Amino acid sequence: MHEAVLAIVAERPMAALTMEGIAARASVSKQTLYRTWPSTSAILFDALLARSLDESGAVVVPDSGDLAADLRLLIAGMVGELTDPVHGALLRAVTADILGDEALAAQHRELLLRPQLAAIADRLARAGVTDAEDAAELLVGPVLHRWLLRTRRFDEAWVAAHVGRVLRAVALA
Amino acid sequence: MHEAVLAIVAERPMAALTMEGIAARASVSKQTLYRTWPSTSAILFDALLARSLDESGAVVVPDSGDLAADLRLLIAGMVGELTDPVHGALLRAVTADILGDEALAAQHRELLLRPQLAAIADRLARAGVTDAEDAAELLVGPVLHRWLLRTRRFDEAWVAAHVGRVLRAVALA
Amino acid sequence: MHEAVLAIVAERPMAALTMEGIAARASVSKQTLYRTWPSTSAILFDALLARSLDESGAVVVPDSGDLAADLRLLIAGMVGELTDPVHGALLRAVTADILGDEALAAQHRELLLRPQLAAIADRLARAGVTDAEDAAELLVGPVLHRWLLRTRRFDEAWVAAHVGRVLRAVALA
Amino acid sequence: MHEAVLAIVAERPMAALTMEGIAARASVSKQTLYRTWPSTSAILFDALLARSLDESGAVVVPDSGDLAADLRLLIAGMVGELTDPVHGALLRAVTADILGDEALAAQHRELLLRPQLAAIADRLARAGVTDAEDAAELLVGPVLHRWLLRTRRFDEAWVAAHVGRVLRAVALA
DNA sequence: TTGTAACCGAGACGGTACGTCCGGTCTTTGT
DNA sequence: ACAAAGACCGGACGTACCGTCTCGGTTACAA
Repeated sequence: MHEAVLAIVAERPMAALTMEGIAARASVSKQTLYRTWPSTSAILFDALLARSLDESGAVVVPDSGDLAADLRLLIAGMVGELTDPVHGALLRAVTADILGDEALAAQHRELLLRPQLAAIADRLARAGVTDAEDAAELLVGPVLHRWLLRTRRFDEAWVAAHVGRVLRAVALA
Repeated sequence: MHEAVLAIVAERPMAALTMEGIAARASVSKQTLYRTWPSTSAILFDALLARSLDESGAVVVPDSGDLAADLRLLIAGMVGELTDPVHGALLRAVTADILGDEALAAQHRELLLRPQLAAIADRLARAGVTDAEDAAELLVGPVLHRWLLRTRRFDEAWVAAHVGRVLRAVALA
Repeated sequence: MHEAVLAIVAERPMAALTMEGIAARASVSKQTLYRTWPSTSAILFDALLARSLDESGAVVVPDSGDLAADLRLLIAGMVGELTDPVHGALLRAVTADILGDEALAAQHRELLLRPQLAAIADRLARAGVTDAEDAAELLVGPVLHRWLLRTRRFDEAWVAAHVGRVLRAVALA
Repeated sequence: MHEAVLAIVAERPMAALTMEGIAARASVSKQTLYRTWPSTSAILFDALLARSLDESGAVVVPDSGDLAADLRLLIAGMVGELTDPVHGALLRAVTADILGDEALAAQHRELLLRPQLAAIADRLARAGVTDAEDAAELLVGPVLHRWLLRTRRFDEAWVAAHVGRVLRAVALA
């Protein structure tokens, strides 16, 4: 199922993700889909969840002792995921769905976003940052902004500079 | 037309914004819509554009000399727009559309986002900030993050703290 | 379905027979109609076919031994059908469609017209008429003419006179 | 205008005759059409009328003294018109319209059909036929039947045999 | 071994919206 | 002034999916 969803999301415009299409692609009857998921959004989110809980799909927060280096690695990892054709498309699709479905948004928040942000905040707190949650937001927010609105491409220099700014903001540089 | 779109967006789930519905609400034939716009996304964006170019709908960057105060005002203004029931819903709908339509994303970028960010960057540059564009992103990104992903509510204290962090990041505090 | 078609044809102008209308009247979705028939013409013809294959709707050729009497009965039966408000309207509608659709015309010819004419020709041949097919045409043609072009009303006297003329034409009176 | 109508009728399926199409083909605005005719049927009938009143388009009843020969010529002329690609298509289209529009049918009857039948009846009466109108119907009906229902092609032998039968029917052969 | 479930694919069904076309009416524009 | 150009509302066109439903045909466990 997830495979079918990923394939469609990766190779066709978002509006082409339909129950009918997924069922056809997965050689499954529509009823089988509806038995498990109420909507394409739900399948989509499930696929993202599976991929993220999988060891290979998760972005982990490194902890080497060198905070700046760790954050650069973390952000580089995120950027890698966001720019990956398949995972990027998947994330974009889920994000779009979230905007119009508060229930889905809540799930996404609790199961994916909050743990992710908590892990980052934790790493920052361990390095002595106060207001670690706000700091985590300061770190991640601009990445989301640049990716979502496609204002500019990511590059290594920007990642380093961004991490530098964030560390200065929390008075650790 | 815009009025009809705003009404529907404000009071019904996003999926209920259809060409048929807009036509009915605006007492207009479908063909009249299709003559001007190819999709609901286009009408939606047009409505946002109209509202933003209108003097009353735009967020302007204040310039009183006191940078911190100005940024707090600016962010408070943004937050006000984002949390306004009508405008917020409109922005959410357009943002969702942008995620699945690169052409629309480009328009949004050029006509709304870039000028907005440029204005902010300009204000920062005038205060002596280098890398003003990145700084603008640092300022706006976390706001987008919090709004889009609905992680936490906005409040005045956070706005002030956030502006403080950004100013520290650009070494002006 | 047939019932809905008959009702519409009987009580409204021919142009008002639409897929949309039939679907509504039959409390059926448009797709259900399109799954079975490609056009209103096809449904119409199907309704006529059903009615004609039904024992109650068919005009049978009587065979009592008295040819003149039999033909008078036959023509009277035809006239009865053609002047019946419902069946007449149905026939008129199908005839109009036939004029613009050769495929439909062929079906009509093979399934309804030819058997009908063959039965008449058979009756005539049994009475010793040569060129029975042409004679059948001579019998039926003027009825069609008078009905289709609405030149004059039918009455019993005309039927008798007409049959007399036809029998004289084939040299049996 | 008539030219445009004839062209469309001759080269495209009947359903393709639209006000919009005629206007385009004749390089005329729709309003100009509506100023003169209320429907495509009306234009169509007008075109037929013009062509029939024109000396070249009318079928005249010959009167050489030899009734059989005259009728054979008359029927052959009719058959020629009915099988002509352009005029035949025009007649077919008008006939279809007549079936669904009593007002149009009345016009057709008064302006074209009745004079035509009267002329034939007149010729027959002059030759001593009683019930000349019914005889005219007997002559013309089977031609209509064969043409309209496309049962069989016309040929010279049939024309001669048919005329023979009709003359026998009216007791003149 | 033979029921007897549970589950599945296939796909019909009543719906809603799609994007297009045409019917008529009315307004604007140019000659 | 009059006609072309074409905007406009209404509504049918034929198509795609929606979510629900019944239908047979398996597996797989129980009697």
